Amino acid sequence: MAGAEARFRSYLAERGLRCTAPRLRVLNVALRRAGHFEAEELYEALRQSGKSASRATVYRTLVHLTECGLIKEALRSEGRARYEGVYGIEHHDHMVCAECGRVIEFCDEMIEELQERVCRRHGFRPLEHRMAIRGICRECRGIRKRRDD
Amino acid sequence: MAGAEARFRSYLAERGLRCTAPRLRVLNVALRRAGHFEAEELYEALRQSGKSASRATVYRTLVHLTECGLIKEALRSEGRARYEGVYGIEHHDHMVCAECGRVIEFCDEMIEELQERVCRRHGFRPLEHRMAIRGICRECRGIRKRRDD
DNA sequence: GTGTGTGCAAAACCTTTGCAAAATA
DNA sequence: TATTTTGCAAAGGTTTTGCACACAC
Repeated sequence: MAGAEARFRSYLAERGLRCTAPRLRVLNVALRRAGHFEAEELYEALRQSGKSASRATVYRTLVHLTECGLIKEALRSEGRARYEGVYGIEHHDHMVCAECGRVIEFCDEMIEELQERVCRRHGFRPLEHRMAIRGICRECRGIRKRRDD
Repeated sequence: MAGAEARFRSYLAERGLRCTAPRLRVLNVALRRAGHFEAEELYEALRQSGKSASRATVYRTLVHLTECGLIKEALRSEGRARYEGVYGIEHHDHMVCAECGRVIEFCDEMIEELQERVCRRHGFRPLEHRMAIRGICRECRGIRKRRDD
């Protein structure tokens, strides 16, 4: 995770932006959440740790973190934006349980290849893709089975 | 498209909801847009056609149309929700051009199959999936090539 | 007639922005 | 010291909600 901070510092330096305590705090609290998170979550986490940053700063910093590729916007399901840390993490897609909200990450080589192929067929140059499968996870299916399935 | 209205009427009847003129107007203006649309777009279209419905009614009706499967929420790009008519339309995924915004719809049987397979492998029962590939479309690549590529 | 739906305006919600004060390089 | 960044509060845009009136059943 030290590499992530280095990357952020370079990004800031390259553009003449300043490396401030609030920005680093937002970075660190974002990195600490392994999976997905929302702006408000970071704001709350910061506030509770005593060393807070204002909401405005959180939102402004998220833009920078996205721009330098340390996080990326995930698929929005509801009204608010959700992010996902991507530093040192390889590409993957998501299954989201409609019942318990659990997120399963997976990556299927063959699907990736077929995506490339379908793009070529359309003369489309892919930059990135997002795929999410909504359904019922193993655990919730188990519970359901016993009850009413 | 008459079947769609029938489906909506059944849906309403089954739940003891009433089949009102504003609701039907929202349904019809939504069906008329072949592709994707937003709430505000429907509201404006209704207003301009003289037979309007309030914004509140548009939003409330969109919930019902989604619930009875005549439209579905598409991937949000910005802050607002976008919908897509799905009545009588088979499943498909999207390529979105990062430059011109063009949306290309496609469906790859083999990808669909592999998705099922990966779900089985995780004990996950899929309900639906969304896949979007962001990239540069043929036309924009052509223009780019001549300029700077 | 009864209870639901409508429209309006106000509220709620997430996010962005303007500005004076604070902090960085 | 010269700018940039911060935090606050206010504005912005989308969506939801409360309530009196209108309407479908």
